[in-house]
Amino acid sequence: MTETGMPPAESTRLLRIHEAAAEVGLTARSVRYYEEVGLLRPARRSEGDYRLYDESDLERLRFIKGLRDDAGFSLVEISRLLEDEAARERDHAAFHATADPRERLRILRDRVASFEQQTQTLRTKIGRLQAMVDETEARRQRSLARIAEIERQAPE
Amino acid sequence: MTETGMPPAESTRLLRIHEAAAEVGLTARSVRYYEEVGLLRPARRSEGDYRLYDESDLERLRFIKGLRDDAGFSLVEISRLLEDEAARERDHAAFHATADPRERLRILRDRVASFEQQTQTLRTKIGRLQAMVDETEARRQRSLARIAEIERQAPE
DNA sequence: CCCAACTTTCACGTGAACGGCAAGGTTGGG
DNA sequence: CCCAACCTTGCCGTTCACGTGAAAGTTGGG
Repeated sequence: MTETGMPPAESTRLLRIHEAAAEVGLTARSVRYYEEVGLLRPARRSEGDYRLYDESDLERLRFIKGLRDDAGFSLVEISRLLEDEAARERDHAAFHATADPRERLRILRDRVASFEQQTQTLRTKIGRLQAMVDETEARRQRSLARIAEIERQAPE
Repeated sequence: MTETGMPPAESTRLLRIHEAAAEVGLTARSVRYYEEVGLLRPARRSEGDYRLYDESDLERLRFIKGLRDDAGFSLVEISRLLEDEAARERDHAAFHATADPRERLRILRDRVASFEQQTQTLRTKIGRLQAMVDETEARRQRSLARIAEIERQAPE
C-alpha cells in the first residue's frame, strides 16, 4: 500500500529538459538558450531546481522551432512576434485568478489580436515567397518558349 | 534573317561593386563574400581588376537576397538551390558559342529543370508557413469561441 | 544508502555571415 | 599629370545561435 505520495500526473505531465527538447526536435542547449534570451520560461522547477515543461511549453517550443526553421526568422524577430503573446502569458494567471467576465473578455481579445498579428506577419512572408515562385515560373515559361521556337525551326 | 545589329553597349551597362550592391540593397562586403563562397562571380573584371556586374548578375543577386531575407535560407542552402543554375551559367557561353539546335535544347531543358527544382523548394516552404498560419487561425477561433461563450453567459 | 544518470550554472569554443581597417593599386574629371 | 574617390586583397573583430566541457548538485531505482 503506497502512501499518498502520488504525483499529480492526472492533470499535466511534466518533462525534463532533454525529454522536452527531444519531443519537439531541439537540443537541451537550444531550449536553455531560448530561455536565456527570453523566449520562454519553463512551467516550473523541481525541488532541486530542474526545469519542468508542460504541454503548453511544448506548443510554444514547436512554434518557435517552426518560426526558426520554416520561416527563417531570427530569435530577435521571433521574440518580437511572441511579445504580445508573452503579455498574454502574464495575463494567463490573471485570467484564472479573476472571475470577472469583463476582465476575461479583455484578456481573450488581446490574445485574438496577438494571433491576428502573427498570421499577418506570416502571410506577408508567404506573399514574398509566392512572388519569388511567380518570377521563377515566368523565367521557366520564357525558357519553354525558346525551346518551342527552336523545335519549330529545327524539328528533330 | 537577323534584324540589324544588336543595340550598342547601352544594354550591357556594367556596374562596379558598390553601385551593383546598392542597386539590389546589399553591401559590397556581402557581394564579395557571396563570391568567396561561390554563389556568383562578376560578369567580368576591368583592366585594373575591378569587379564589373551586368544585369544578369543583378538578377542573381536579387534572387540570392530574396532567398536569404524572405525565405531565410542559409548561404549553403542557397548554394545548393543555385547549383544547377551554376551549371547552366557555365553553359551560358556554350549556348552562345554553339549553333547546334540539339545542344541548345539540352541547355534550355536543364535550365527549365533547375527552375522547377527551385519552385518546388519554395512551394514546400510556403506549405509549412501555411500550416503555421492555419494553426494560428485555429487558436484564434478557439479564443473567439470562448469570447462568445462568456458574452452569452454574462451579457454586457 | 548508493550510485549511475540526469541536471544545474559558468565559461570558453565554433561556424556562419558579414563589418572594418590597412596598405596598396585604379579610374577619371580637371 | 594629379589627385580624390573609387577599388583590390588580407586579416582581424563581431554578433548570433548555439556546442562542449567542467564542477557540483539532484533524482530515482535497487
